[in-house]
Amino acid sequence: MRIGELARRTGVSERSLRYYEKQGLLAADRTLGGHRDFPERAVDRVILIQELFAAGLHSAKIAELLPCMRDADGGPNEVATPRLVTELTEERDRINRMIADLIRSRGVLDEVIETASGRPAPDEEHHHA
Amino acid sequence: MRIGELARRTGVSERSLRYYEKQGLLAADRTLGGHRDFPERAVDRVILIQELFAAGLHSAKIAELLPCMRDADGGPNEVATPRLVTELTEERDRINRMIADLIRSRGVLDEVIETASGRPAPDEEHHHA
DNA sequence: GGTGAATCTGACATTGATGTCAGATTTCGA
DNA sequence: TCGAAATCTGACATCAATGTCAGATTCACC
Repeated sequence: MRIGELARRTGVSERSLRYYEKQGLLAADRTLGGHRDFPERAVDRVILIQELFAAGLHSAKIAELLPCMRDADGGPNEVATPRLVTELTEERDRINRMIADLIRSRGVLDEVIETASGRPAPDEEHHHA
Repeated sequence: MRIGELARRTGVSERSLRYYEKQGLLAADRTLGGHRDFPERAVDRVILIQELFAAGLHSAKIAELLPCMRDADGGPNEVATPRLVTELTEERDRINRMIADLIRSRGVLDEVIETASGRPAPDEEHHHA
Protein backbone atom coordinates (compact mmCIF):
# COMPACT_ATOMS: atom_id res chain seq x y z
CA MET A 1 0.00 0.00 0.00
CA ARG A 2 1.12 3.56 -0.45
CA ILE A 3 2.17 5.94 2.22
CA GLY A 4 -1.06 7.89 2.29
CA GLU A 5 -3.13 4.84 3.09
CA LEU A 6 -0.67 3.65 5.70
CA ALA A 7 -0.79 7.06 7.34
CA ARG A 8 -4.57 6.99 7.33
CA ARG A 9 -4.81 3.50 8.77
CA THR A 10 -2.26 4.04 11.52
CA GLY A 11 -2.92 7.65 12.38
CA VAL A 12 0.78 8.37 11.93
CA SER A 13 1.84 11.22 9.66
CA GLU A 14 3.51 10.58 6.34
CA ARG A 15 6.42 12.58 7.62
CA SER A 16 6.93 10.15 10.47
CA LEU A 17 6.57 7.11 8.24
CA ARG A 18 9.35 8.38 5.99
CA TYR A 19 11.40 9.03 9.09
CA TYR A 20 10.81 5.48 10.30
CA GLU A 21 11.98 4.12 6.99
CA LYS A 22 15.11 6.22 7.03
CA GLN A 23 15.88 5.02 10.54
CA GLY A 24 15.58 1.43 9.41
CA LEU A 25 12.42 0.69 11.36
CA LEU A 26 10.24 0.11 8.37
CA ALA A 27 10.91 -1.50 4.99
CA ALA A 28 9.21 -0.49 1.79
CA ASP A 29 9.52 -1.51 -1.81
CA ARG A 30 9.63 1.17 -4.44
CA THR A 31 7.58 1.59 -7.57
CA LEU A 32 9.36 2.28 -10.83
CA GLY A 33 8.84 5.94 -10.21
CA GLY A 34 10.26 5.82 -6.70
CA HIS A 35 7.09 5.83 -4.61
CA ARG A 36 7.04 3.69 -1.49
CA ASP A 37 5.04 0.48 -1.49
CA PHE A 38 4.44 -0.89 1.98
CA PRO A 39 3.41 -4.46 2.73
CA GLU A 40 0.19 -5.12 4.62
CA ARG A 41 2.03 -5.96 7.81
CA ALA A 42 3.46 -2.48 7.96
CA VAL A 43 0.27 -1.40 9.73
CA ASP A 44 0.95 -3.52 12.79
CA ARG A 45 4.61 -2.66 12.73
CA VAL A 46 3.96 1.07 12.75
CA ILE A 47 1.61 0.70 15.69
CA LEU A 48 4.27 -1.30 17.52
CA ILE A 49 6.89 1.32 16.77
CA GLN A 50 4.67 4.00 18.19
CA GLU A 51 4.18 2.03 21.38
CA LEU A 52 7.91 1.60 21.79
CA PHE A 53 8.44 5.31 21.19
CA ALA A 54 5.84 6.02 23.83
CA ALA A 55 7.80 3.78 26.18
CA GLY A 56 10.82 6.01 25.71
CA LEU A 57 12.96 3.79 23.49
CA HIS A 58 15.06 5.56 20.89
CA SER A 59 14.82 4.70 17.25
CA ALA A 60 18.26 3.11 17.19
CA LYS A 61 17.32 0.65 19.91
CA ILE A 62 14.00 -0.11 18.29
CA ALA A 63 15.87 -0.83 15.08
CA GLU A 64 17.95 -3.41 16.92
CA LEU A 65 14.98 -4.86 18.70
CA LEU A 66 12.57 -5.35 15.82
CA PRO A 67 14.47 -8.14 13.99
CA CYS A 68 14.48 -10.13 17.22
CA MET A 69 10.73 -10.18 17.54
CA ARG A 70 8.61 -13.19 16.85
CA ASP A 71 7.07 -12.59 13.49
CA ALA A 72 3.47 -13.23 12.65
CA ASP A 73 4.75 -15.99 10.40
CA GLY A 74 7.14 -17.83 12.64
CA GLY A 75 10.07 -17.12 14.89
CA PRO A 76 12.40 -14.17 15.05
CA ASN A 77 14.80 -13.49 12.17
CA GLU A 78 17.60 -12.83 14.58
CA VAL A 79 18.41 -13.63 18.15
CA ALA A 80 19.28 -10.78 20.43
CA THR A 81 22.94 -10.43 21.29
CA PRO A 82 23.90 -10.52 24.96
CA ARG A 83 24.61 -6.82 24.78
CA LEU A 84 21.15 -6.11 23.44
CA VAL A 85 19.59 -8.28 26.11
CA THR A 86 21.40 -6.26 28.73
CA GLU A 87 20.21 -3.02 27.26
CA LEU A 88 16.66 -4.20 26.90
CA THR A 89 16.68 -5.37 30.49
CA GLU A 90 17.71 -1.90 31.53
CA GLU A 91 14.93 -0.47 29.42
CA ARG A 92 12.46 -2.76 31.08
CA ASP A 93 13.63 -1.66 34.48
CA ARG A 94 13.29 1.93 33.40
CA ILE A 95 9.77 1.22 32.19
CA ASN A 96 8.94 -0.37 35.52
CA ARG A 97 10.15 2.72 37.32
CA MET A 98 8.19 4.87 34.93
CA ILE A 99 5.03 2.93 35.63
CA ALA A 100 5.54 3.36 39.35
CA ASP A 101 6.09 7.09 38.89
CA LEU A 102 3.00 7.41 36.75
CA ILE A 103 0.89 5.67 39.34
CA ARG A 104 2.13 8.10 41.95
CA SER A 105 1.46 11.07 39.71
CA ARG A 106 -2.01 9.79 39.03
CA GLY A 107 -2.54 9.73 42.76
CA VAL A 108 -1.56 13.38 42.99
CA LEU A 109 -4.02 14.30 40.28
CA ASP A 110 -6.73 12.23 41.89
CA GLU A 111 -6.24 14.06 45.14
CA VAL A 112 -6.54 17.50 43.58
CA ILE A 113 -9.49 16.47 41.47
CA GLU A 114 -11.22 14.97 44.45
CA THR A 115 -10.57 17.98 46.64
CA ALA A 116 -11.84 20.36 44.00
CA SER A 117 -14.85 18.45 42.82
CA GLY A 118 -15.96 17.39 46.26
CA ARG A 119 -16.50 13.80 45.25
CA PRO A 120 -14.09 10.91 45.07
CA ALA A 121 -12.26 10.10 41.90
CA PRO A 122 -13.63 7.08 40.04
CA ASP A 123 -12.41 3.90 41.70
CA GLU A 124 -10.85 2.41 38.68
CA GLU A 125 -10.33 -1.20 37.81
CA HIS A 126 -6.73 -1.07 38.92
CA HIS A 127 -5.77 -3.64 36.41
CA HIS A 128 -3.29 -6.18 37.42
CA ALA A 129 0.00 -4.83 36.06
CA MET B 1 18.92 26.58 52.24
CA ARG B 2 20.89 27.63 49.21
CA ILE B 3 20.58 26.31 45.71
CA GLY B 4 23.64 24.11 45.87
CA GLU B 5 22.36 22.16 48.84
CA LEU B 6 18.91 21.84 47.33
CA ALA B 7 20.44 20.51 44.13
CA ARG B 8 22.49 18.02 46.09
CA ARG B 9 19.58 16.82 48.19
CA THR B 10 17.16 16.42 45.29
CA GLY B 11 19.50 15.32 42.57
CA VAL B 12 18.18 18.11 40.35
CA SER B 13 20.62 20.46 38.69
CA GLU B 14 20.93 24.08 39.78
CA ARG B 15 20.01 25.05 36.26
CA SER B 16 16.70 23.26 36.57
CA LEU B 17 15.96 24.71 39.98
CA ARG B 18 16.38 28.23 38.63
CA TYR B 19 14.14 27.25 35.75
CA TYR B 20 11.50 25.97 38.14
CA GLU B 21 11.56 29.23 40.02
CA LYS B 22 11.21 31.26 36.85
CA GLN B 23 8.24 29.13 35.82
CA GLY B 24 6.58 29.80 39.15
CA LEU B 25 6.87 26.25 40.40
CA LEU B 26 9.16 27.07 43.26
CA ALA B 27 9.38 30.04 45.61
CA ALA B 28 12.59 31.32 47.14
CA ASP B 29 13.50 34.22 49.33
CA ARG B 30 16.52 36.26 48.45
CA THR B 31 19.50 37.24 50.54
CA LEU B 32 20.55 40.86 50.57
CA GLY B 33 23.00 40.04 47.82
CA GLY B 34 20.41 38.34 45.65
CA HIS B 35 21.15 34.70 46.34
CA ARG B 36 18.20 32.32 46.58
CA ASP B 37 17.17 31.03 49.97
CA PHE B 38 14.87 28.03 49.76
CA PRO B 39 12.70 26.79 52.60
CA GLU B 40 13.09 23.26 53.89
CA ARG B 41 9.92 22.12 52.18
CA ALA B 42 11.38 22.92 48.80
CA VAL B 43 12.98 19.49 48.85
CA ASP B 44 9.68 17.65 48.72
CA ARG B 45 8.27 20.11 46.27
CA VAL B 46 11.12 19.63 43.82
CA ILE B 47 10.71 15.89 43.98
CA LEU B 48 7.00 16.28 43.33
CA ILE B 49 7.68 18.55 40.40
CA GLN B 50 9.99 15.99 38.89
CA GLU B 51 7.37 13.30 39.22
CA LEU B 52 4.83 15.46 37.46
CA PHE B 53 7.31 16.24 34.71
CA ALA B 54 7.92 12.52 34.35
CA ALA B 55 4.18 12.07 33.98
CA GLY B 56 4.25 14.39 31.00
CA LEU B 57 2.66 17.48 32.53
CA HIS B 58 3.98 20.79 31.28
CA SER B 59 5.31 23.41 33.64
CA ALA B 60 2.35 25.72 33.07
CA LYS B 61 -0.09 23.07 34.19
CA ILE B 62 2.03 22.12 37.16
CA ALA B 63 2.09 25.77 38.13
CA GLU B 64 -1.69 25.79 38.19
CA LEU B 65 -1.89 22.51 39.98
CA LEU B 66 0.52 23.10 42.84
CA PRO B 67 -1.48 25.74 44.74
CA CYS B 68 -4.41 23.35 44.81
CA MET B 69 -2.51 20.64 46.61
CA ARG B 70 -3.03 19.76 50.22
CA ASP B 71 -0.12 21.30 52.01
CA ALA B 72 1.88 19.57 54.66
CA ASP B 73 0.47 22.14 57.05
CA GLY B 74 -3.21 22.08 56.23
CA GLY B 75 -5.50 22.32 53.25
CA PRO B 76 -4.87 23.74 49.81
CA ASN B 77 -4.35 27.46 49.31
CA GLU B 78 -6.65 27.52 46.35
CA VAL B 79 -9.43 25.42 44.99
CA ALA B 80 -9.12 24.22 41.43
CA THR B 81 -11.32 25.92 38.87
CA PRO B 82 -13.71 23.73 36.90
CA ARG B 83 -11.54 24.28 33.86
CA LEU B 84 -8.48 23.03 35.68
CA VAL B 85 -10.38 20.01 36.97
CA THR B 86 -11.36 19.18 33.42
CA GLU B 87 -7.79 19.48 32.24
CA LEU B 88 -6.43 17.42 35.08
CA THR B 89 -9.00 14.74 34.39
CA GLU B 90 -7.77 14.61 30.81
CA GLU B 91 -4.22 14.34 32.09
CA ARG B 92 -5.21 11.48 34.31
CA ASP B 93 -6.84 9.69 31.42
CA ARG B 94 -3.72 10.25 29.38
CA ILE B 95 -1.62 8.82 32.18
CA ASN B 96 -3.86 5.80 32.35
CA ARG B 97 -3.42 5.22 28.65
CA MET B 98 0.29 5.70 29.04
CA ILE B 99 0.45 3.11 31.78
CA ALA B 100 -1.43 0.64 29.61
CA ASP B 101 0.96 1.31 26.74
CA LEU B 102 3.97 0.87 28.97
CA ILE B 103 2.72 -2.45 30.18
CA ARG B 104 2.34 -3.59 26.61
CA SER B 105 5.80 -2.38 25.70
CA ARG B 106 7.22 -4.14 28.68
CA GLY B 107 5.60 -7.30 27.38
CA VAL B 108 7.35 -6.84 24.06
CA LEU B 109 10.70 -6.48 25.76
CA ASP B 110 10.02 -9.46 27.99
CA GLU B 111 9.31 -11.60 24.98
CA VAL B 112 12.53 -10.68 23.22
CA ILE B 113 14.57 -11.08 26.37
CA GLU B 114 12.99 -14.41 27.11
CA THR B 115 13.51 -15.70 23.58
CA ALA B 116 17.15 -14.67 23.59
CA SER B 117 18.09 -15.82 27.06
CA GLY B 118 16.17 -19.06 26.90
CA ARG B 119 14.58 -18.56 30.30
CA PRO B 120 11.45 -16.71 31.32
CA ALA B 121 11.57 -13.12 32.43
CA PRO B 122 11.34 -12.61 36.18
CA ASP B 123 7.75 -12.97 37.30
CA GLU B 124 7.50 -9.67 39.03
CA GLU B 125 5.35 -8.70 41.95
CA HIS B 126 2.75 -7.11 39.69
CA HIS B 127 1.91 -4.55 42.27
CA HIS B 128 -1.69 -3.62 42.61
CA ALA B 129 -2.02 -0.35 40.65
C1' DG C 1 40.28 43.19 53.76
C1' DG C 2 41.34 39.46 51.04
C1' DT C 3 40.44 35.14 48.83
C1' DG C 4 38.42 31.01 47.08
C1' DA C 5 33.96 28.90 46.69
C1' DA C 6 29.31 29.64 45.62
C1' DT C 7 25.89 32.03 43.21
C1' DC C 8 23.98 35.30 39.95
C1' DT C 9 22.15 36.53 35.02
C1' DG C 10 21.81 35.89 30.30
C1' DA C 11 22.72 33.69 26.22
C1' DC C 12 23.27 29.91 23.19
C1' DA C 13 23.25 24.73 22.29
C1' DT C 14 21.15 20.14 22.53
C1' DT C 15 17.87 16.45 21.89
C1' DG C 16 14.69 13.66 18.71
C1' DA C 17 10.51 13.06 16.82
C1' DT C 18 7.53 15.66 14.19
C1' DG C 19 5.47 19.89 11.51
C1' DT C 20 5.74 22.45 7.47
C1' DC C 21 6.93 24.21 3.15
C1' DA C 22 8.71 24.42 -1.75
C1' DG C 23 9.59 22.64 -5.97
C1' DA C 24 9.95 18.52 -8.75
C1' DT C 25 8.14 14.13 -10.13
C1' DT C 26 4.89 10.21 -10.41
C1' DT C 27 0.45 8.15 -10.62
C1' DC C 28 -3.89 7.04 -12.48
C1' DG C 29 -8.53 7.91 -13.94
C1' DA C 30 -11.18 10.40 -17.55
C1' DT D 1 -2.70 12.40 -23.24
C1' DC D 2 -4.14 15.75 -19.79
C1' DG D 3 -4.60 17.15 -15.33
C1' DA D 4 -5.50 16.74 -10.56
C1' DA D 5 -4.04 14.20 -6.66
C1' DA D 6 -0.43 11.85 -4.52
C1' DT D 7 4.24 11.30 -3.58
C1' DC D 8 9.11 12.46 -3.68
C1' DT D 9 13.41 14.91 -1.51
C1' DG D 10 15.57 18.21 1.24
C1' DA D 11 15.66 21.88 4.19
C1' DC D 12 14.33 24.49 8.06
C1' DA D 13 11.32 25.12 12.30
C1' DT D 14 9.39 23.56 16.72
C1' DC D 15 8.92 22.11 21.55
C1' DA D 16 10.47 22.06 26.50
C1' DA D 17 13.52 20.87 29.72
C1' DT D 18 18.20 20.83 30.46
C1' DG D 19 23.44 21.47 29.53
C1' DT D 20 26.98 24.67 29.25
C1' DC D 21 29.66 28.71 29.31
C1' DA D 22 31.23 33.53 30.40
C1' DG D 23 31.61 37.34 33.10
C1' DA D 24 30.08 39.62 37.22
C1' DT D 25 28.79 39.53 42.00
C1' DT D 26 28.24 37.69 46.66
C1' DC D 27 29.27 34.78 50.59
C1' DA D 28 31.89 32.99 54.33
C1' DC D 29 35.96 32.36 56.61
C1' DC D 30 40.65 33.67 57.93
